[in-house]
Amino acid sequence: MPKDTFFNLPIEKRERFIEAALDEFSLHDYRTASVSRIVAALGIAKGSVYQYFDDKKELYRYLVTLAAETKFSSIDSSISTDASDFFARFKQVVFHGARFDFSRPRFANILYHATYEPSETDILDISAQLKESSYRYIRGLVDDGVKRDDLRKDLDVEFVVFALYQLTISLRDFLSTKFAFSFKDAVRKGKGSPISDAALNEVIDRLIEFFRSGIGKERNRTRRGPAPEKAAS
Amino acid sequence: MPKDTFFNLPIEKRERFIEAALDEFSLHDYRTASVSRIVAALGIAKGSVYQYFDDKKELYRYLVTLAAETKFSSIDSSISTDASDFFARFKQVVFHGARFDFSRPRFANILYHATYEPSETDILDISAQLKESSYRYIRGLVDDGVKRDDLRKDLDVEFVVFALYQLTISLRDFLSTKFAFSFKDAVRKGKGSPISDAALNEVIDRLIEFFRSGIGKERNRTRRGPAPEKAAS
Amino acid sequence: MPKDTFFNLPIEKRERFIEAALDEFSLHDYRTASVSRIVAALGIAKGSVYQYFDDKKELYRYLVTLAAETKFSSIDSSISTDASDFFARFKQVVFHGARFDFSRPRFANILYHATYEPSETDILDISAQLKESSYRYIRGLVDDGVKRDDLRKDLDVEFVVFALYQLTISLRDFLSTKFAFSFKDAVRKGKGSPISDAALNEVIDRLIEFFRSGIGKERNRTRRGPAPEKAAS
Amino acid sequence: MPKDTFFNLPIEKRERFIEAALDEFSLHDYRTASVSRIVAALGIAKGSVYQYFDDKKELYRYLVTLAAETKFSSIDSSISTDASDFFARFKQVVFHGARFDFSRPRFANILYHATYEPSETDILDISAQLKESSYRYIRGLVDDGVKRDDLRKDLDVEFVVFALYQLTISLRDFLSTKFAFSFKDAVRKGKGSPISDAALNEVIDRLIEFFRSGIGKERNRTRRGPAPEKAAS
DNA sequence: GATGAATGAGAATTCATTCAT
DNA sequence: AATGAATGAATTCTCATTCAT
Repeated sequence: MPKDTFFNLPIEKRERFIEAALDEFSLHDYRTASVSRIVAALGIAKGSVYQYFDDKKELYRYLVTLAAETKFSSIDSSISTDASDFFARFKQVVFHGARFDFSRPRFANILYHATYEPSETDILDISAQLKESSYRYIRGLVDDGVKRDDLRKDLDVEFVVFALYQLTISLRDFLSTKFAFSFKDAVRKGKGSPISDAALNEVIDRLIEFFRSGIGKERNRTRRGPAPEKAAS
Repeated sequence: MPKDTFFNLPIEKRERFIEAALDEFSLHDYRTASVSRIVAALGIAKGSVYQYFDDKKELYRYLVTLAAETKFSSIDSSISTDASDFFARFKQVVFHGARFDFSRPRFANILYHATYEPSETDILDISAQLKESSYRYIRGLVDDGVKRDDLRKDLDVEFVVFALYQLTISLRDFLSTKFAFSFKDAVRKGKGSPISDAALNEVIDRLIEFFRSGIGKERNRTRRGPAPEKAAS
Repeated sequence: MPKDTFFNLPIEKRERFIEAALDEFSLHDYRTASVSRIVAALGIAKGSVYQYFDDKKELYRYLVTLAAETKFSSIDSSISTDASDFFARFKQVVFHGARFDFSRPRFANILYHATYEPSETDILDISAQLKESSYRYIRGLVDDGVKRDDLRKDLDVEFVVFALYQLTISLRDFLSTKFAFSFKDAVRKGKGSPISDAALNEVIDRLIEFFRSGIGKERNRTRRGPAPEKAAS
Repeated sequence: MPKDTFFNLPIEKRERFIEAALDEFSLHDYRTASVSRIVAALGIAKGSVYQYFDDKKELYRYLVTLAAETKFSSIDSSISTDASDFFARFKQVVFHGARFDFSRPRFANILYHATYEPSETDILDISAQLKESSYRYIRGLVDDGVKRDDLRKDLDVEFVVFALYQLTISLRDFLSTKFAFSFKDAVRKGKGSPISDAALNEVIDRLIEFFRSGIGKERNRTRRGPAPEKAAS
């Protein structure tokens, strides 16, 4: 997605550029992000950006991809693969995903933006691509969980993937609120208020427990009969 | 949020204006929505908009509020209050919420946009306001569920509200994908492909069942001991 | 092609705008002409241009159309319709066309540009439209000439129209060279060196005579014998 | 016009360069032609162009000159010098000129562009230079025709040269329209739809006849006999 | 209360040319 | 002789908002 020019750049220069671009796109969404601001911050010529990338969209695509790959591989390299069951593994994924978000708020923000820009018609493909890879990742875990017999047999996998995806993604909002952690501030100031593993664990335990058992009273568990009839009038 | 002049308008005129504004803001997000297009569609002067509202933002706030209120009261008037338990009631809320979205796609889209525009710094308060009222609505149901003893005792209500909110909100995406229902097309063409009550019910049953019991194997249900210990190293 | 806004403008203002636009587009071809220069010359905001016209192309179309219509009607109102035969009439057309060009060099230049911009793909339609109307004008004269029996019977009308069109159009070049009349200078300085009716007449007589009788020796006219054999090898 | 470095280039390399430059300048006029595209197509460095030529303009000048010289010598080598009279010779020139255009559309286009770019102030001299050499060529023929007594005595040679030049040059347009031959397509696809000698001859006969005798009624002029039949085989 | 022309900062993008390597 | 990254002025176009009428 970048042109050769970009990869031919001295590493130091390339990284300065990436930093500046991350700053911009993590503080503003695609539309609002400004190429002009990036070059102003870097003190380089506007034309240079277009030596590196075909257009703003390709630059954005690069950053989103970079963020996604970095996050996935960060998670992958952090989880211990010997986790006993599906829930233990998923917990690790969520935990290290959250840790990643807190420690790399610029990446986190970019992924957040890319996830929630459904109206920007001209970057639909980037959002879709990101969602697709997230789904794939989760579906892999779920399929595995089904095989290991950790999950119920009667699940609609598609629905489960959706539910896990949405809650995992939006956990960021919950944490942000609960711990008064501002991702924007974290980007601007370089560092946000640290959140202890214990505190984080507690929240994620709750999430996992929600996934595992829901919120209904346990006695209700004996589901018989044709399920909740006529919700509609 | 509107000025007095707006309410002094002949009803017919006011409604025409609202229609046009809904059209615009349901097809485009806040940034992309264009005041110019609205007045062009209406054939009125641009200045008029500023006679009615202080600025674009106030107009947006008005529409979001209108959409939220209309949706809440539509749901409220549709559910039968004698619903047996929490899940039955919540199911009705979700069901009629979805029905509302399908039948009033412009309102649905505006709420969707308002929910997912976290980067537009200058409308943060509108998004927050909307989220707040949605949370309040759901918290009311949950509190009630707790009182009625339909829910576990050990729940973190704040977390539960968050989880219900996120999944309920994003159900739209799942339904949209599953039934190939394009909200944008629905706005443009006036009507989307209808989805049967049965099909909708099936999906929502799954959601409710997920809420109630999660996805873990039932035998695991006997949770004793110290629960999932330290995911993080 | 202009928007309503443009016609609602106070005449004086509108005319100032047209003047400035004519200046720009008569001194530069479509690509090279600059909207920025126009507004700079006028001291108005850049946005104003786009209140008047959808885009640069529409502005150009307006100017070309204006130039063509002005020229045609100037010619039409100048020729005496009782001209005896085709050649006398055509001569008047050419004469008044040339007079128009000299006295309205900006219009002349714009028409010149529009005629010879065959590579600018995005304004092909404007050029084509202009050519079409010129052809129609000339074809009308030729058809009339045929009816009046002023022209040979065996003519290929399409070819004749083409030949008359090309020579008439490009007469400008000949005159410009012969009389050292620089159209660009005429635009810039407001006025070019005047050319007497007599001098102009002399040239146009030659053109008309060329149309009427060609350049071949009269005796040759009795062409018998083998005529021009094998041009191609 | 090229620098020495250009001629020091291995022939093969030089020719590849010329080919690519011809492609670009035959598809776009001077302004629109892009040095960047040329080097991209060749896979060479942008700086190389400036090792070979001082600037874009000199490159253009080279190509125009090359095209003109190639065309003139192609025509010269094709015409049989023993042609009986002026018209027969001129016909051959036009015929082989047209054949050249059809078979070398890139050259044709470049000459066309160079002929009709009167507004690009900074390449005026190139256009002028081309026009000058074309005029010289035609004037040679006309002078000869006068000497051979094929033409009227009272001609204004300057005017005649102009008229012959303009119609000869613009014949391309007439042929292009009449035979639906797109020069751009011919460049892009390598070959255009072929036009038979017979068809071409017919048009050129008409042109020559127009030159010889004009379009006026014969009564002034004792022509009998069966018009110019089949000049070319 | 309505009008709608004017504003002007801001956006993305292009491209011939240079020059240090 | 070749490279190719850097330049930066220039381009068209957008749009919420204002304000005199």
